[in-house]
Amino acid sequence: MKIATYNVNGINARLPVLLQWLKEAVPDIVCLQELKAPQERFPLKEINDAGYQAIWNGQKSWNGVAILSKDLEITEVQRALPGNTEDLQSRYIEAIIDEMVICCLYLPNGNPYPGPKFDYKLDWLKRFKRRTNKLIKMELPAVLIGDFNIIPEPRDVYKPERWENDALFRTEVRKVYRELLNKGWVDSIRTLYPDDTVYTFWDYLYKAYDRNAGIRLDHILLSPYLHSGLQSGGVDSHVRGWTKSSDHAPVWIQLEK
Amino acid sequence: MKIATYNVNGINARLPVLLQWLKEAVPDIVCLQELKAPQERFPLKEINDAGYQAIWNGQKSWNGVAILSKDLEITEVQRALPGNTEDLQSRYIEAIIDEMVICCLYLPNGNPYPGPKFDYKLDWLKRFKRRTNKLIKMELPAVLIGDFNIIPEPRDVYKPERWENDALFRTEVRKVYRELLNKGWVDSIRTLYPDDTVYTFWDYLYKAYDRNAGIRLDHILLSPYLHSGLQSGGVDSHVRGWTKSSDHAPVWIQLEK
DNA sequence: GCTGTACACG
DNA sequence: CGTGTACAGC
Repeated sequence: MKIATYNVNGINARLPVLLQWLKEAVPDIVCLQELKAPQERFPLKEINDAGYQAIWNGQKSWNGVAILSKDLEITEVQRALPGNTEDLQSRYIEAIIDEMVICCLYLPNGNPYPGPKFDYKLDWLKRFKRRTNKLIKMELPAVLIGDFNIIPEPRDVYKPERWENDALFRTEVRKVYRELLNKGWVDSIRTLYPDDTVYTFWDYLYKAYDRNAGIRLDHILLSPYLHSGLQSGGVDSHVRGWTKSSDHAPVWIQLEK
Repeated sequence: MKIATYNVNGINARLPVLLQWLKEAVPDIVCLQELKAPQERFPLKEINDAGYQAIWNGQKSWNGVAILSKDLEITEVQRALPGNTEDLQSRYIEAIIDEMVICCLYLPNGNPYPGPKFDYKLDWLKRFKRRTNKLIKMELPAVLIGDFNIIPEPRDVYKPERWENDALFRTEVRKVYRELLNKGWVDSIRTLYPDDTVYTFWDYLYKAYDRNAGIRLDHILLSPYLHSGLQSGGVDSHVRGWTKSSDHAPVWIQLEK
């Protein structure tokens, strides 16, 4: 079972690249972020033609998340992060696939720090922690997957000293990430590559990809009950080098039961 | 000597198609319209690399005309239509190439009719007539070439009855076109194809190209002294079917001295 | 830089 | 529909 996440930065602009990558990587489950399309402009036909079913939570201009599945049935269970009915941003969708809870998320960026956007990120994280604690308590096999907009550690950014006051690297958000791990969630890519530099995002500006000036933002966290099934994983960083690519690269794991 | 005109509708957006067509058609002289680029954003390097020299009259957002030459020297003689120093629209450039006067023009569209834009078109035509009469009197070998935004006759539009009040087909502008012919200018494409339907433009909307719902707007008029040299000519209408094509197709003639 | 938005023009 | 413009967000 191959599970992947890809922040596409505009699903319609990214469609050729996305379809090419799907054909090459053949994931069983894919979580997408930053669709940047309203519900009715999700390219369902093309996704279906590529062999995938999909559920999605669209939004005009910004955000938007989707879960794709090749063969296994998708049962949607949440299309918003519980705890704030006034939050209208499409950043969360949760489904059961093959008896696993798949939590696809696009965490707020939170810049500039300090400010209301950073406060919104902290509030979102608080609600997210509540949801993930619940999943742990229910002892469900679950995957937290997507663009966390959190750089977990200094080694996950090419120049940590420049990022001290960036919302992606602020101590407050890294603390929440550590708390998730302390609760038993497993950072699958870091577990597979304990000593390597791993990036999942390279800015469009200043030839960041050519200079490998990257950061690690996209994560796949496994509930304790799934940890033993983790076989392999990686970042398809070559996709970042394709023409008309997203600024993120796809991240994937192989999971056996 | 192959002379061509092509309304590119944005030279930077059209660059791959333009270069492909240049490679395939190998014209000696090319007149371009609707560059839609300021003077400093003309892609001279790419044009040079394709084997062409160029002079151009750019403008931010709108209009813009250029003359390209493969081997023959270009001597610019006008970069505006004389007669109105307050006209700031880049719609005319004139050069001597191989002892011929090449008048590259992008006539105002003139819609909606009636209105100030139509009046501007009529004023532009008045000044154009003065310029062309002068060329006739000087007995110079000259070519009036470009996007005239004039449908000369009913058979030059797929549904003439729908175009009666369109500025491209109004009697006032067709009258001026006829006056040019009466002065001795030769409509080379119509002369070569006296009985055929010939279109040079198909709207992007409503699949106009697929339905062949076209109009003839782009013309190559020869001064009397060049008429006898006219060998052949045509519309490269297949180019209109390429992906990312202009809404106009290139038009060309073969001229021998 | 590369998304998306909205608008003007044809 | 497909150019161009300007702007916001990241």
